[in-house]
Amino acid sequence: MTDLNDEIYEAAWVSLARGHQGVLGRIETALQSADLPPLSWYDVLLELSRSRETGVRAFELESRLLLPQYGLSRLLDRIEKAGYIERRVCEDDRRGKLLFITQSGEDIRQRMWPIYQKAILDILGKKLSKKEAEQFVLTLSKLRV
Amino acid sequence: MTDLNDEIYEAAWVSLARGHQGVLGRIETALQSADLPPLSWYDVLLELSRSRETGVRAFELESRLLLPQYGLSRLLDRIEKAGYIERRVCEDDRRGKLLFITQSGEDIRQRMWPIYQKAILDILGKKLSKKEAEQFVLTLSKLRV
DNA sequence: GGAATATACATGCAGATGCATTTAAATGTC
DNA sequence: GACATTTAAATGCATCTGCATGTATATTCC
Repeated sequence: MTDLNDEIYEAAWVSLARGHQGVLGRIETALQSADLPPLSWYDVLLELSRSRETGVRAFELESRLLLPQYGLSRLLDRIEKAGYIERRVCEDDRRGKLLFITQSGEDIRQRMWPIYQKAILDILGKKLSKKEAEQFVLTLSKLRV
Repeated sequence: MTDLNDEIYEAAWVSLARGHQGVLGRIETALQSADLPPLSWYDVLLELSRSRETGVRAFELESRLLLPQYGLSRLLDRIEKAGYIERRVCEDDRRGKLLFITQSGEDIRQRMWPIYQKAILDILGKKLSKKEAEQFVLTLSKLRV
């Protein structure tokens, strides 16, 4: 039989799922309305922008963004095709690729950010106090394995 | 320029996204390892199980599960094909369908639940106190429009 | 140094999703 | 009652994702 004590955790998961779904949907809609690429592109572009000097190895991105290997590979295909990143053979390990953001990649990233940020603030910033947000981050950090 | 005051909300969104991704991944893996259908099927089956007497209209499920109309329509295709639900023409409104769970649908739902529940408790229950989980639910409830 | 194994990334194929449109029935207007 | 509008659900098509496998290079162990 169901243990009533556990129901709060089930509720927590449902809240997490619905909350994520809702916020993500609103962010994607905002980007789309502004004729900008999807959020997944932003995540990649941001990482590459942060390491624009050195480049980033694909397998590093995989773990930072928690994407499956084939998923990242194809995401990179699309972003590269749009001209926002470059894949260069890694001279230290010729199996691998070093990823760099291009100037137009940096440009689009900078156009995406205000839309993305506004969506976040509209949803989270207006509804949660800073204290709540801090506690929220702390709680979620405990879920990391 | 970026307002440092807002960064906590950006962090909250990233936590929410990563947290969701992580937990969902583990639940789906658990179900898959047990040769059971994906979580989205469970959500549908649970709703239909709760209304097994009266059935549920498709458009109601849409809003309860936050699925797009075409997404639900095709999810129902798959679940119906597996024999777990039935779509009956709604006599009150012949445009619509009344959805019912079948016996084998109820069976599979009951086999999915312990796996699903165990995954939730393994991840959330072991990491969060009940107080934390309660606060977490409360915070997320504020995000609903 | 050579065979076996592991790692980095790409890709063929099937299945899922998003978007726009279609079909059918209900409702509203005159 | 005939016509336009709205609503419920399905579907064609392009894109995206997941899984399994392929290709190339690196590492390990004898």
